[in-house]
Amino acid sequence: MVKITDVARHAGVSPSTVSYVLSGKRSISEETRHRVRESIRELGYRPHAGARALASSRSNVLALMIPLRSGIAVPVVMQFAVSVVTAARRHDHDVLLLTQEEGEDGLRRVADSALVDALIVMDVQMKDPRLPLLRSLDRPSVLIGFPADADDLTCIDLDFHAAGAVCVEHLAELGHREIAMIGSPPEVYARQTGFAQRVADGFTGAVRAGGLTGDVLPCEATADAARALVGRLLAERPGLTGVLVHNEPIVGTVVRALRAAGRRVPEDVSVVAMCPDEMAEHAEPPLSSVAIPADEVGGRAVDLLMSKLDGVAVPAATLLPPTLTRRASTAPAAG
Amino acid sequence: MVKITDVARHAGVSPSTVSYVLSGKRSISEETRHRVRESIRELGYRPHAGARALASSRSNVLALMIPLRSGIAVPVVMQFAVSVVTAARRHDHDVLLLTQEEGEDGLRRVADSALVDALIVMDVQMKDPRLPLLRSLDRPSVLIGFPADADDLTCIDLDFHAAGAVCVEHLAELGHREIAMIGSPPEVYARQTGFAQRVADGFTGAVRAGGLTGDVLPCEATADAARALVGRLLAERPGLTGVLVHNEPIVGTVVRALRAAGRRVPEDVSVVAMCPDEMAEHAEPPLSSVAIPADEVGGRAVDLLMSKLDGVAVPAATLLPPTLTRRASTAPAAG
DNA sequence: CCCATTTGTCGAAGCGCTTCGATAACCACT
DNA sequence: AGTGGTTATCGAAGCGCTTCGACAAATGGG
Repeated sequence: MVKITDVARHAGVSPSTVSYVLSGKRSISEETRHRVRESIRELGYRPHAGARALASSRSNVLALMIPLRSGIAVPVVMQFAVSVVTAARRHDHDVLLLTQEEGEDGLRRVADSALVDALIVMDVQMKDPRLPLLRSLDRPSVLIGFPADADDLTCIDLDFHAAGAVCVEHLAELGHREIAMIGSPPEVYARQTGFAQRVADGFTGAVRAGGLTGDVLPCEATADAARALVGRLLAERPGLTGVLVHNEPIVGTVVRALRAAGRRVPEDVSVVAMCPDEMAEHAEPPLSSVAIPADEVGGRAVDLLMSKLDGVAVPAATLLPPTLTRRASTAPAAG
Repeated sequence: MVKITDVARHAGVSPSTVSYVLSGKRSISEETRHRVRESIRELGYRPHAGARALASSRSNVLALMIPLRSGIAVPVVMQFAVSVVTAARRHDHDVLLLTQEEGEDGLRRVADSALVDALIVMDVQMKDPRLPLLRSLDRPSVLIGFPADADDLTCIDLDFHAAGAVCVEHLAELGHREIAMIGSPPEVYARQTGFAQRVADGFTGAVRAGGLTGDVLPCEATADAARALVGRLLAERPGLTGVLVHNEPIVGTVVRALRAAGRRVPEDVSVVAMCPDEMAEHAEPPLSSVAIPADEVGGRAVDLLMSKLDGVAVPAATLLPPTLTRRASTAPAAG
């Protein structure tokens, strides 16, 4: 394995000079810099990550803790993970993957052993047991999601409250007066996963503000449950003409159940979904939807972390505005 | 940050003794060991990962490169990742996440910088550009998937050939004589992604061996394409009574298209799928299926890597036998 | 009871890098 | 010519751990 002294000898400089060429922390003459770079290339030199971490107390690795629980849509998690990795690489960092299962001990382990410089935590609960730990850690962290008490913590997420409201407003603009929201499974609300509740609140608030009628119905993520709920809904609310679905796995089923019940989509009932764009595009009909901008959230989370590592102050809360994409599942209310 | 000398002082021993207590590489008296452990606990000592890596030339980190391409089912990838992380933790290792996008350079980077001790690569193509690199690296690796030329490489995967055959045999046992396989999108075959081709080969071989008729039809992963294909299939092959679907996103659509065309499932047409169990269970009707045992593959991949790191020889190829789970989508052929 | 092991512990070297003075050379003003 | 300030480079210390050889004490076989 070729090391920094080999490069130094080959280039006729001292090891420290090579180090400074690499880090740019001191000025090096154009000529020397070039010569050192050539030597690095020729010898195929790669700094030893451990040695570097030891000497600089920077590992250039971020930890990402991902959820693996029911009610969390897997493709969305994956999208986050990929966007975090991609963004981290842009900043010359790598990503260590932790599962929620590892919990607080896992976070403490990688932080205290200096395996990672900073942490990103997904799927934050309202009262998340990891919060005290993250506060006490001497390394920066960013939460994807908002807990009840976010003091001293940096959080980022889609503005779910606004997202719920935007969907209602879209339906209201189209003239729908009687609507409903088919939500996530009951356990997701019970767990106080912030985002689910926030969508519901946004929905309810906008319904009230717009003088509409409509309420929130949690639903298990199974086809049976979805069909049953749609059946009940249509029976109890004959005047219903708009539905918001916030439950990825069953969006397709809901539309099909509406059709099976003789309601055309979008002619009789407009449907708007909160789900990944890809899913909305491939549905039949393509669904008007608000997507979670996973790429942007992941990228921004990394940017925030980098700023914190550089000692730059960052906003405590970042809420990304929702974007509703109109597709073929929503239309003006009849009459 | 408390370090090994602090622990040593606290326990009244030398730093090397603390190190040996931690690693178990030399015998330490019961009493000393206990005392040292107590000190570690009291002081909350965590060895510095970088220092450890530098001194021992072991980082205790594995690299996992995941695919992010069309035609690869995201939930399956996620399952692999989680199982690899979980298995790695059992061996006291962590996992660094790389995306396919990083390619050979990414692998070389983390390997040469000693950031990781070993590598796991997913979604291996028949002629994968990463193979020469992996062969030349001085660190062990395991491929999830089988390339055309696997010499000198350690591979593991579900036995897709057998999986295709098992599905045919299941249908044959039920008395079906005229069957078809709805496969992955054309580009997946074009890319020579081994597993897709192997399922098709296993299917074809078993069809021939069983004296059945049946062929393989690639299909885009969209509802439209699936419906069109089912329509064509039923028109051209009126005697068709069995279908194997190897294309996760459209399994549901295929069943619905069959029903829409007046064929009951399973009474008129039996359907068997290759997809995650969860998907098969939640389908309507629950589908007889062969799942990719992602947990086992991931776990075994890590075990193989650990053996290689310990200098223990391992089999070059590990093929896991497929398991077909009978559910409600297959039934004996009428008559 | 002596020599040969084995067992338990220590000290020191060294892993490969970064970083902190120090120094020398150069420049631009007085 | 002397002062002060850059710019470019070097040498040495040190990051926190593992590991190797040395050694003292305990053990056992003849």
